[in-house]
Amino acid sequence: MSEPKRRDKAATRAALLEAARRRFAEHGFDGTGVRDIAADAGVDATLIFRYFGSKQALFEAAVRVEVPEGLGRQVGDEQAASPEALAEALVREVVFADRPEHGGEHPLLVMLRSAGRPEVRARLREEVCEGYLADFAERLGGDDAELRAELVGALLIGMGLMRSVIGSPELSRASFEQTRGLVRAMVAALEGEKSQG
Amino acid sequence: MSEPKRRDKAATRAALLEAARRRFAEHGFDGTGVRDIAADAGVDATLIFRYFGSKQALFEAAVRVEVPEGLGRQVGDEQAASPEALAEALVREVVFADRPEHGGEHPLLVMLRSAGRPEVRARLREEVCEGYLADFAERLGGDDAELRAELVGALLIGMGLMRSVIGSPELSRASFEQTRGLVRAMVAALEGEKSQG
DNA sequence: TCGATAAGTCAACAAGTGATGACTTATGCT
DNA sequence: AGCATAAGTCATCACTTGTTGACTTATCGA
Repeated sequence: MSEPKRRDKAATRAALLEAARRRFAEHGFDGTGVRDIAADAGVDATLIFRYFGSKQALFEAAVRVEVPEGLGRQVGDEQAASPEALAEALVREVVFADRPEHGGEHPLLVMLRSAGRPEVRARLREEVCEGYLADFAERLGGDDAELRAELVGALLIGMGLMRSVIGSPELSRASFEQTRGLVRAMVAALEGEKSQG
Repeated sequence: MSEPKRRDKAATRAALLEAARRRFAEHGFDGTGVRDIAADAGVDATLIFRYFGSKQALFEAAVRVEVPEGLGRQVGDEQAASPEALAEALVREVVFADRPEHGGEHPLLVMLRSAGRPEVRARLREEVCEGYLADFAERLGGDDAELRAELVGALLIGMGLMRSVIGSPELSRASFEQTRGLVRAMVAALEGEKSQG
C-alpha cells in the first residue's frame, strides 16, 4: 500500500513547510500546534525543531515571501506605470492570489490571522509599508503622498481581509475583473486630491 | 494603605470586564490568560467563570458593541444622507474612535487581533456586513451596490487595520480631518461607477 | 447577636504546550 | 559486508492552559 517512505531530509523539510503553511493559514499561529503540523506532514514533531529551530522560526519561514520586482520597491528607473495600474497589479498579486501552497492565500493575509502576536504585526508593517507601498507614494506625488499611498494600502489589505478573514459575501465571490474598474476609480480619485499639486 | 475592599458583585464584574477589554485589545484572545485578566482586575480568576461562564463568553461580552442608530441599519425612513457622509460617519465611529474602556480602540479592531478564531471571524462578518454595511448598499444604488458597499467596508476596516494593528506611520499619525476629504473622494468615485445606473 | 446567604479564595485536575536529549534505524560509502 | 553518519523516533520534562468543586469569609436582615 504505502511505500516504506525513504529518508530524505529535503523532502521532509519541504513537507513540514507545506503543512505549516496550510495550518497557519487556516488556524493562525496560536491555533496550530507543532504536533498538528507534523501529523499533516506525516513525520515526527521533533523534526520541526531539528530543521527550523522553533515553532516561531517555522512560522517565519512559512510566511516568507519575495516581493515581485516592479510591484514594490522599484529596481531600475521609472517604468512610467500609472498608480492605477500599479494598484491593479497589487490587487491581483495580493488579494486575488491563488497560492495552493499557502492554503490558497497570500502570506500577508495568512499573517492577518496571527495578528495577535507583536512579531507578526511588525513583519506585516515592514512588508506592507516598505515592501509594497514604498515607491507608491513617489508615484502619486503631492505633499501628503505617503498618506494617500497608505490609503490605497488600506483598501487593498481591507479587500483581502474581507475576502479571506471576514468572508463578506460579495467580495468573496467576486472575481478580479469585477473589482478592477472600481479599484481603479478609487485610486484615481485620490490623484485628484493632491493637497499641493 | 489599601482599604479592605468591600465585596461588590457588580463592581467586581465590571472590573473584570474592563480588564478583559484592555487585555484582549492588546494581546488578542489567545495571548491573554484568565489569570492575567483577574490579576489586572485585582480579583480571583475563578470569578470569571462564576460571572461569565467561560473565557470565551467573557470575550464576547467584552467586545459586544451597540451599533449607533443611523450608522448601520436604518431605523426610520430615509434621512437622505449621502453615501459620502455616511462613510465619513463610519470612519469617525470605527477608525478614529477613542474608547478608553476598550484599550482605546473600537471593538471591531479589537476583534481583528483575534481573527485566528472562527467564532470571532463569524462575529466580525455579522457585525460588519449586517450591522454596518446593510443599508449602505441601498444608499449607493446600482445593481452591484452590495459589492461597492463592501469595497467601502474594505477601505474602512483596512484603515483601522493599518492604524491599530499594522501601525503604518502616516495613517497612525493622521487625524480624522486629514483623511476626511480623501475618503469622501474615494467613496464618491464609486458612485460614478454604477454598472447599471 | 446570630445565622443564612452571597462573595470571594484555594488547591488541584486534566489536557495540552513547546522543547530537549538519548535512543534506534536506515542509508550509502568503502 | 560492515560501519560511520545522517534521519527519524520515543519518552519525557517543565510549564501553562481553562475549568471545577469544596472551602472560607464577609455582609446584612431578623
